[in-house]
Amino acid sequence: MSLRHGLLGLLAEGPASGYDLTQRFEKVVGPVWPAKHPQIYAELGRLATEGLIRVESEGPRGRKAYEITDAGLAEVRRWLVDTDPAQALRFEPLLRSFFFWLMEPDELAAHLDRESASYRQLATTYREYADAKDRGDFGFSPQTQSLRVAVEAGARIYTALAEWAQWAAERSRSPAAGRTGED
Amino acid sequence: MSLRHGLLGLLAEGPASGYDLTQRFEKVVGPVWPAKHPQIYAELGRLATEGLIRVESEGPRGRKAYEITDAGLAEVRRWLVDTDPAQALRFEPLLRSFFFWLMEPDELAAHLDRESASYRQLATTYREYADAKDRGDFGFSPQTQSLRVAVEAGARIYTALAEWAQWAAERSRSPAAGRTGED
DNA sequence: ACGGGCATGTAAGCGGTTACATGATTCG
DNA sequence: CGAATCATGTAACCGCTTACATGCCCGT
Repeated sequence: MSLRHGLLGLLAEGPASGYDLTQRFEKVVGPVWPAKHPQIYAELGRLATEGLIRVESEGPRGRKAYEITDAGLAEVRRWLVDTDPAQALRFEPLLRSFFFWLMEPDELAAHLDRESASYRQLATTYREYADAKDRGDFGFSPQTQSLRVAVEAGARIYTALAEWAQWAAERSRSPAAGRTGED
Repeated sequence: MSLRHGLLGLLAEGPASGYDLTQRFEKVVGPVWPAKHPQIYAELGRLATEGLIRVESEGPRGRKAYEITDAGLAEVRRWLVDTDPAQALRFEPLLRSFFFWLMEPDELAAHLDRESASYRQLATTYREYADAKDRGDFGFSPQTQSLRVAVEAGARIYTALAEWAQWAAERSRSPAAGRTGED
C-alpha cells in the first residue's frame, strides 16, 4: 500500500491531476517506486471515494486536479510516523549475482564492467543534481530539502554499487583461487 | 519473470524440492527477491511442463525433488548473458524520504536514527558473513564464491544507507538553513 | 489542417500475497 | 502420544503492467 501514500505525499505539495502525478512518478519517484498511469488513475478514484483527496478544479480536455483533504494529510503523516518501512529491497541485478558462477569469467567481467559504468553514470547524475540543489537552483523550500536528501541516497547507493561491481569484476578476472588480502 | 530464473539458478546447484527452495528464498535470496511458497510451487509446475526442470526423485511425505534439465540450464545462462537487468530498485524507505518534509524535525531525526541503526546492523551481519566466507568456513566452491560477491553487495549497500541516514539525521537536527560545507 | 502532446479511462492478464486445507513423519 | 516440522497444494484477492480506446486542445 505504498502507492497511495506516495500519491498523498505528492498531493501534499499542492493540487495535481492524474496526468501530472504520472509525470512525477515517471521522472522523480519512479526509480524507487514505479507506477504507470492506469494504476494511478485507479488509486486516485479510490482515494477520492474514501475522502482522502477531493477534486479541486476541472480544466481543459477533462482535466481533473485533485487536492489533499485534512484526512488525507493525517493519513500520510500517520504512515510516515507510525508505520515502519517494509525492509525489502527488490533489485534484480543482485538476484543475478547469486548465479554469477554460471557465467564464464570473461563474460562475467564484461557484464560487471558494463554494470559498473551504468551505476557510475547514475551516481554522477544524482551527484550533479545534489550540487545544483545546494547551489539553490531549485530554491530552499521544505519539499526541495527533502528531495535533496532523497537524491543524496541515490548518489550514495549507486556509488556503492559502482564500486562493488568494479571490485567484483577485478575479482572475477584475477586467477581463480587467490582469495586472501585483495581489495 | 525473475522468479523462474531464480529457481533455475538455485536448481543449477543441484536437485531440490519446492520446500527446499522456499527455505532458500526465505533465508538467502529473500532480501533482494522475496517469494512465498504458493508462487514457488506454481512456478515449478510451469517449469516442469515446459521441460526446463524435471522430477528427479520422490521422497517421504510426497516430497518431489526437481532437477534442472539441459534446456533449463541453457535458459538461465541465456538470461544471465543476453538480457540486461531491469534497472529498478524498489525500496520503500527511499520513497518515504521524498516526504520527510511532512514530519516534524524531531520525529524525523528519531526516525532516521532508528533507520540508521537497523541498516548498520544489517551491514555488520553481511560483513561478518563475508569474513566467514573468506576464512573458508563454507568452502570455496564456485557457488560459494558467487554468494561471497552477493554478500559484499549487501554489506556495501547497507553501509551506504546507514551513513546516509545518519547524515540526514544530523542535517535535520542542525538549524534549518545551514546548507554549505557540511558532511 | 494536422500532428503532437494533454488527458482520462477500461480490460485482460500476470505476478505476488494471504488464508485455507491437508496429511505424513520424526523426535522427544 | 503429542508437538513440531516436513511437505504440497488450492482459492481468493490485491498490485501492477500492457494493450486498447477515446477525444480534446494547442501550436505551426
